[in-house]
Amino acid sequence: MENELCQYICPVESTLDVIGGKWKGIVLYKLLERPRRFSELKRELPTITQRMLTLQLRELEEDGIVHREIYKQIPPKVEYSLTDFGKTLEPILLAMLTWGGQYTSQIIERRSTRKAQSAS
Amino acid sequence: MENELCQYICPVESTLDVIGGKWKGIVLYKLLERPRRFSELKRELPTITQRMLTLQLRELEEDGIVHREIYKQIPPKVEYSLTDFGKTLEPILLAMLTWGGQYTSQIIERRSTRKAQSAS
DNA sequence: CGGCATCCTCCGGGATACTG
DNA sequence: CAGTATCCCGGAGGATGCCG
Repeated sequence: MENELCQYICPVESTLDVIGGKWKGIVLYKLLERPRRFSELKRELPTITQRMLTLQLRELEEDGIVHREIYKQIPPKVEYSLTDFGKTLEPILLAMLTWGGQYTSQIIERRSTRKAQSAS
Repeated sequence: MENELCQYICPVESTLDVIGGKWKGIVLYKLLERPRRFSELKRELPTITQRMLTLQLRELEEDGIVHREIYKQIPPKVEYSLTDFGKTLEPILLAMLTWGGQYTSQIIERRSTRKAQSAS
């Protein structure tokens, strides 16, 4: 993130800069299904910290990918959703979803066997 | 990278884990066009360090995405190319390429104006 | 040419505590 | 509930130098 004056060498780079944050993939995937409250996301991403979830959402918001709707009430309620701009990422997210679905196990196995080898 | 026993929450996550390295996007994009020598990649990615290029290529190699062909000769020549497995990433890379091509300028402008605001 | 090895810096990101 | 504010550590990643 934060490339300021850095010119991108190719478009793939800038795309990854937008969606490549550590938790952005999962967050976007969840928001692709439907809008979610902060606490929902937090619950569905058991290992993320509150702080990181906030930070990642802020970055997505600043890039215009995510909309933050605040309901003035007690207790507070904040709902996150994809903007129209954010929805233009859908083909990419679906492509990643498909690929991951097909090959994740392969990647995991390959990495674990490699690890086993290096231990021998 | 390096998730060992960490279970992925969703497939998008694992996909990003494979292609989400800082330089992997550009490297894959270049290799999608055609195989390249190490020095070619280095030249086309002016800001990457030799060390990082090596590391990123090694990770892609260990994940079975990239093939490393060594030509025994003096001076040495090493050529990198996408494996068949690596080529399964093509739809994702093309989707990212398309998106980036359409919206990169928008992202850059948005980020720069945000920066200008925060300076006021 | 295409690498490792080393050293060192910086900041991503976790833990914890406090607030409207 | 949905955040900020601090503190702090590990590891990503840069610079440099040597090697087959």
